[in-house]
Amino acid sequence: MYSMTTSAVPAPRGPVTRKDVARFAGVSTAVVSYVVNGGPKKVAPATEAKVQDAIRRLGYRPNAAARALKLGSSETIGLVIPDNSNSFFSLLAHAVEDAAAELGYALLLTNSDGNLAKELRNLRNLAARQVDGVILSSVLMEPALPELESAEIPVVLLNHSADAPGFDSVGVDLVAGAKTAVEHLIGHGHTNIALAMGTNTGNYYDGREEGWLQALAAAGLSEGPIVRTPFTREGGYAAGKRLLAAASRPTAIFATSDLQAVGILRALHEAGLSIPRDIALASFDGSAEAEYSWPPLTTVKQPAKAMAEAAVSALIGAHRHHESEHLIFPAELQVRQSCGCS
Amino acid sequence: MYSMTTSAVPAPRGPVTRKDVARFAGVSTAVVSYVVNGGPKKVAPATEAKVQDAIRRLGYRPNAAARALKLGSSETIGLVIPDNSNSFFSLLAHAVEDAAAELGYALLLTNSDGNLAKELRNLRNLAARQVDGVILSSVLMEPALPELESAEIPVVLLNHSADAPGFDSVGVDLVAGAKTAVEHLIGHGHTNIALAMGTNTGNYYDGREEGWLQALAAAGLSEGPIVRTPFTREGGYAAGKRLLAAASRPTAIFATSDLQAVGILRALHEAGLSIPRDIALASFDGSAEAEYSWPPLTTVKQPAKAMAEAAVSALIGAHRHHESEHLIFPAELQVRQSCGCS
DNA sequence: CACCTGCTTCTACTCGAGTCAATAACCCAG
DNA sequence: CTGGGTTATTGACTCGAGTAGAAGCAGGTG
Repeated sequence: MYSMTTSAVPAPRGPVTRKDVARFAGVSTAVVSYVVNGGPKKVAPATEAKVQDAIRRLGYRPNAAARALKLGSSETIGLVIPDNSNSFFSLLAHAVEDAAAELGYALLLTNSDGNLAKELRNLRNLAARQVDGVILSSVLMEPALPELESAEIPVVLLNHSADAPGFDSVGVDLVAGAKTAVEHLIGHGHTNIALAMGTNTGNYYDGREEGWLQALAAAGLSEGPIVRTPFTREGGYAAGKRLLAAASRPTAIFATSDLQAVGILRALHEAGLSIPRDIALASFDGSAEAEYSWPPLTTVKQPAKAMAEAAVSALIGAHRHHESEHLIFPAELQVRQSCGCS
Repeated sequence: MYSMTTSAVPAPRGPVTRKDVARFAGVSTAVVSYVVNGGPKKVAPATEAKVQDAIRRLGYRPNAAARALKLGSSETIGLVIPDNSNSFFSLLAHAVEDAAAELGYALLLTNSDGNLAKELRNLRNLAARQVDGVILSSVLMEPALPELESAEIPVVLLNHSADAPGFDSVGVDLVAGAKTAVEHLIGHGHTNIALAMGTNTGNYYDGREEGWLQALAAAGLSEGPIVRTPFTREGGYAAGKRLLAAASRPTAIFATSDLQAVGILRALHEAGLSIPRDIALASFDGSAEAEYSWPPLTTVKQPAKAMAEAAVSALIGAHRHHESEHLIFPAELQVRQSCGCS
């Protein structure tokens, strides 16, 4: 008597497919699908058990590419940010990843490094990869938009506070946030408050400058010096040095990002100044780094988690709704010590 | 005379497929493929021009899902790290993204948050998504490995310095790096040097502890106090407080991560101590944050870019080579001021 | 016994692109 | 004018999974 292996030995060479499972369980491929996704048709309990067993035994994993092809959705979203190693964006990216994972979506991360060409390349690449949508935290804006329209991919602009016609966007109230911070500095008695403004590649107007102006105007103060540098530690450092060298040295500085504030802090320390006694400081973003600088930074905290969730659900949940939506979150002042408190 | 549109109007409703392009250009679908990927067969220049034109006119983008299905490769790699908002890992992630993009691969980012269950879930998810490989920067190690073997996916362990049989790995020389840093502190005359050790979920031995021990032993010094806390700012802060309260307060501290050092810095500042005069500090990682703390941290810099590139090319370039490879990069001491220099 | 109903399962087509074997078109030497 | 050899193009099959429509198989009725 020979080896009567009527039920063929598994021997799953290469990846296991639905067909292998079907053969092993003695059913058709359709049932396997039904079992795997609680499919559109019911399956008898006994059969289901057999299939589940086969799946486990063979270590079957449905092929996501095939699934994506058939369903027209990859259950993947793309994220384009300037720089994942910038602490604020890394926080945002983490929050987006969490929110996406919550809905069963994976995250394709790309960095544009503040480079327009790279940003467009990333966008094109994501479009070709059939992502179900893109969350774009752009440095440029205008030039990228037409590209997006043509790609017929849902896009949500994250960290974007100006209205972008035709696109959903999620941002914070830059004007109010900045205003609160500057008002707080004014409350400490400062009258010469500088602005360390971050520079965007695109030159759309940034609400933080407006907020600073409004707070000063409301208090009847004249404008302090403005320095424009990139949104980085290095940029802040340069800004700090320039402000120290200025004719009328300010007694307080409002920086448009925590990273810049950290750079300013360094410039101030190097000059042997005491913070907040000699110069007070407040900034914007609310990244973790701000909490652990010395002294801890008073900063306007962006609700990154909520914003990320809003962006993801606008992208996924919203099935091409009516008009484009512009969500603006309030930013809250997080008082610590760099401003003069405590 | 009526509208004699013999060549049908495009009117591409829904996504444009290869078939649409073929019809528009008056060729078969095969040629379109050949043109798109400089295919395995040549195409006459005139035909190619027609096809290129059609592609441009219709805005055709090849469907990545279909491509992935047919080719069995998604040109995507997965990255699993504990926390993308940890500055060292975000640096690493950025470097990995760059290296992958260079080779035409996209990056699927997942955070495990130091959570074993989440890490396994991410790994499974990536496997199901047909990524061509996974770069894993794990907190746990042992428990995850069997899972990976079964998933038949190429894996490279990044930021992992112990040999993992059966897996390629890329890491730094923790022992030598830590030793250099501690030796440097000893060079400044310190004899009571504490260790702020990061704790891993998995309890594999960390070379940084060994390096610290070796440096002390070589100098004939007795062991300083050890405090074990997580690899975070908060962990460092707690460690700093505990060390200050210790019976024999150390005059120098070696921290196993920049983040911990930042936390320690805060504890020291709060205690009104001067750094490095009262207590000197050196740490490990070489993240950007270390450069802008106050005082700037002397730290052992991990060559993140080189490591990321090595990991990616081990994953992509290496076509299932012979034995598993263990790359160990040297880490270089970056001298700044927290140690007592300058 | 014929027939309907309801439940389960199967067959077969589809998604979009890669690519081989076969065919068509052409050129030149004999 | 024909045969051999290029070169260009095409038809058709494939990858793995989702699912509509057909088919099988009870059990119950008239």
